Amino acid sequence: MDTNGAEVQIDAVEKPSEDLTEVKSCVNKRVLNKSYNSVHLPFYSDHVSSACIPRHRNNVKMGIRDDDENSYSFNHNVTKIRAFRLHSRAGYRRIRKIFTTTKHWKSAPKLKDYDPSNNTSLGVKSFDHNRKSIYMRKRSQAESASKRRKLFHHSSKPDYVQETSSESISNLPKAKAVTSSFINHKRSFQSKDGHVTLSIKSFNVPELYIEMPETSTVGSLKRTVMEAVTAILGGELHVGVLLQGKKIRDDSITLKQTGISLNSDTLGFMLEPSFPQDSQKEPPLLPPYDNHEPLSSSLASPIINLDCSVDPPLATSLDHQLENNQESKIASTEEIVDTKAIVPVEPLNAEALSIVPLNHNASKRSELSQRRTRRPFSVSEVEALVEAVETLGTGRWRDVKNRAFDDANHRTYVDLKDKWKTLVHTASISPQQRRGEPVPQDLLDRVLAAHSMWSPHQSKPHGKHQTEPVQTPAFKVCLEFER
DNA sequence: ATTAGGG
DNA sequence: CCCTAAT
Repeated sequence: MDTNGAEVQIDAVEKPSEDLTEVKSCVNKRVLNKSYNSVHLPFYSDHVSSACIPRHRNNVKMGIRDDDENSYSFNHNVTKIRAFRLHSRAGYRRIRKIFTTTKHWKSAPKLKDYDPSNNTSLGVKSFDHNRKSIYMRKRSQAESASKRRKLFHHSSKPDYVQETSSESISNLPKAKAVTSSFINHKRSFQSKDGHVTLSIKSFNVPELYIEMPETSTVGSLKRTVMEAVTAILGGELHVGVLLQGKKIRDDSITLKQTGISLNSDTLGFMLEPSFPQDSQKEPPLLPPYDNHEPLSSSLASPIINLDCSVDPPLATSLDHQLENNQESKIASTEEIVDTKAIVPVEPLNAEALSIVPLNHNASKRSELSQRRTRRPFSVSEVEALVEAVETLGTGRWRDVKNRAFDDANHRTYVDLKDKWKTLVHTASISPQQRRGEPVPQDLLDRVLAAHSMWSPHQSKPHGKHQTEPVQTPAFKVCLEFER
């Protein structure tokens, strides 16, 4: 292990009888079954204020680890505080900060001597080389973030952070360690006697959005971040295996068959939440991984570089119930940065202490913003929506929102309106053309029924549903003509 | 802040 | 989902 020693090695026997399940299981055991209970921030003071988190601090680092020094932990490397501003509202000033994080799994020891004064340049490097690609895009969408976020607050509860737990030690990882972990050290794991060693370089945590009162203490900030992270990693997570950017769903095929044993540097893992409720089958498809840029380098070595990424906390089908983590608005990213097998171009020009690196052209229209992570509506959500629309109509989305999605912070009335639009469309096309988790036909029937029912010409905004289920698009047309 | 629609 | 003109 080098300084970054942030690797989780996984051995998997490559026998014909073996299948991916074992690999997934290994990852689960080695990585997922950890309970993190503390967050460390390199803040000097325990009183949060804008002054404590200077704007130029693009490289604040956080470390999250569990109590077992020997177990794995990961470091949160806040590579960039994307936005940090204060604004008044409802009598108190809130601090709004958005930052991106990159997490790295690493062996716990040596998280001691952290020197906040030497982390800047290093962090900047890592940032530049690992997030650049995705940043451009993020920035372009920054504008609307703030506007969007406001909506989140609409029907949510107070944003104060509860002061509960305590601990707040400060063992920060060495900046160097964090930085170097970004570098993709190709290791020569020999593929001996049917065994293949996989090295997971790191898992990236999607972007987190945390909002809390300016008067919050660092302690509460830590807890909030902790909650945000555990919300993503804490629940039931499953491991997904990606090869060439494509998800391998068949757990029965052997590693050899998939080519994992070969020098497949395009192999990747992803953490995905489980979907207890709905999804009887496949979890409501996760965001497409189009972010897997084709790897250029053709390092032909028996090494297998794993590019692991954490999926957004698709609370999706968990519906409203799982939306408890509202305190810390988690709006993760769908695009997971790839610390990929791409050989990092070592920064020649040691921009060293470049305090505010990505500025120029970037700052222009930058700021926050990140297209919201896609949260496909679950069947139950659709049902709730239909139910509400049936009684409220198609022009009172705010009411619909309050009625059926009051606790779903990620569903704005605009979302509901849009969803209804797509539902109407979905119900109007053949089942073969529909995508995503199939919506029960009876629900679609109700959609069309409600749609026509609340159609402008339809005189009385009657109450309950009562229109006979529409069976086909043709029928709908009939109704239209029928008027 | 909401609606209503196009992108 | 996002972006916005119009309320």
